[in-house]
Amino acid sequence: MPAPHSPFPDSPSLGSDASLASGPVPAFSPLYQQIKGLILQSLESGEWRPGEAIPSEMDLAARYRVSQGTVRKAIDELAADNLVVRRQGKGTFVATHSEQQVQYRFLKLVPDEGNAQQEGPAERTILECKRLRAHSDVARALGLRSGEPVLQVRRVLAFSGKPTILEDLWLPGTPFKGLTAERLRDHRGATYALYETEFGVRMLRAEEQIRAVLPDAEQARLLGVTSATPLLSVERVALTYNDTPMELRRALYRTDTHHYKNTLN
Amino acid sequence: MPAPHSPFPDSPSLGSDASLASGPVPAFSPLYQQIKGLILQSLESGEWRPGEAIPSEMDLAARYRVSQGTVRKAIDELAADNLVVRRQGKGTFVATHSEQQVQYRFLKLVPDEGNAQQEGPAERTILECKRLRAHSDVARALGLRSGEPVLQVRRVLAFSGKPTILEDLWLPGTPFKGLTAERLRDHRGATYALYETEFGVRMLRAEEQIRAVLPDAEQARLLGVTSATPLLSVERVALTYNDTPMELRRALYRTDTHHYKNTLN
DNA sequence: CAGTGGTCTAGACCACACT
DNA sequence: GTGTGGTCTAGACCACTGC
Repeated sequence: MPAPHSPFPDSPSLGSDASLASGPVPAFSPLYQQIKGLILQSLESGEWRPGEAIPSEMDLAARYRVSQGTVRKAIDELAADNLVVRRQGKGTFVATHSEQQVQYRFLKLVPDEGNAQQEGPAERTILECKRLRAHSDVARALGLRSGEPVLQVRRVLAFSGKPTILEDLWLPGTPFKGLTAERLRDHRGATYALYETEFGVRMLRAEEQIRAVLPDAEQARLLGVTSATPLLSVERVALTYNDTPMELRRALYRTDTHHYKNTLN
Repeated sequence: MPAPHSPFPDSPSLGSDASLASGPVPAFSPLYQQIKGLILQSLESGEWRPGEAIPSEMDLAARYRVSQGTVRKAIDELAADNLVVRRQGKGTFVATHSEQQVQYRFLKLVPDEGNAQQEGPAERTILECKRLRAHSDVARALGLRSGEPVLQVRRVLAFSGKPTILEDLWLPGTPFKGLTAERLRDHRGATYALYETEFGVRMLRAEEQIRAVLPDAEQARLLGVTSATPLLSVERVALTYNDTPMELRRALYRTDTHHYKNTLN
């Protein structure tokens, strides 16, 4: 039982860091949370790439000088957050958007009848892909200053030949330097998988705000509906490590053959 | 180490019940899952009422003849499912809708500015409350047969005096016998709390299907908008134990000052 | 077979709430 | 202080995967 609450008894790097001396908060943090933080750092730094296995629980326990049970609890939370995936008998793997199973992890629009599998993949048409300077609302959502360079993409997703989603994407210019309409067009699979493999940006979480709206004339034309057709407006901010926003997405969903499905717990 | 994988070594009531002999599936179920099932049964049977404390981990461990750690893992899952709430130093309590904190656990509509707390509680107006026979669509959603008695309630929720939600509720007639407009009107707090205290029906989970629609003339009038105003159509099925549907709710949300907020993980 | 994650146990100690 | 949940450990064994 060496060093409770500190994986490095000989080193001052960790421990119950209540040295801020700012209030009555003891800032107690359990050991497994500290281990979780260390593993998180390794994930963020790219020590293990998406799809790869991370070291076994025993190895990590040895590395951090804690028991396997403590590492287990840390990994349990990372798995609950969908940052890693456990596979019994094989190991624990860095989660990725490049898998058939979780292809559309963040897309909650499903067909009214049947399921997304039988419907097949969306047919994508990129309409626009241009570099511009962020307006204030886009800048705020992405945590940038107004005028900083951003990439804007407009595209239509169709299911069974029927245009169903019209979306505009805004990406911060710097991390996504080199993204072109061609690369988007040629890429198979989820867009977030492309971000991962080509730009090293892992999307971990997203926040959506949903409203009902009427499309303007151009939006209606692109979706093949009249401007009197009510549509779902879905504004999504996708976040990477440290809840840093890395994509703003404003989409219009047709809901005549599909619906947005949500489960409340 | 008595009786691994069976809390009752002397009784045949539990154990690895692979006696179905239907396929190559061994139907192995870990001990803590079996304990979870037993606790679930006690919750469902009402052995402990909403808001009350369940026995301590040590007591439950003694009752089921397993270690505290196994009970802990079972309760951990129940807490993750929001069936119970853990409070350090006090105990573990049966979750309830009758709490200020989780007052609107299933309502994802939030004001565009500020938060639901400063906005204050919704002002409810019951427009209708009548007994009728289930149409096929309502019957299907509630797991009833067409023609079985159901209760229908129509009401408007207003925030800061502004009508924002128009909803129709359908409830199976038998479990909710005795529900009247008066009881609904007089009740303070969440409607699901009333179901809990007055009818012993605990809502654990819900599934929502969201679309964009235009209201008909009456719906528009009740919400104080024109029939050209797009609205969010939210159809919710609320489920109790064993995923039994106990309420169907069809609501229209105004999204000019509010939005439906969702977090994706 | 060895290696991985998954389960179960027993015991010690910590943090928190109430009395 | 007593009792509760929360953390940490060490060791044993089980279930699954792939060599």
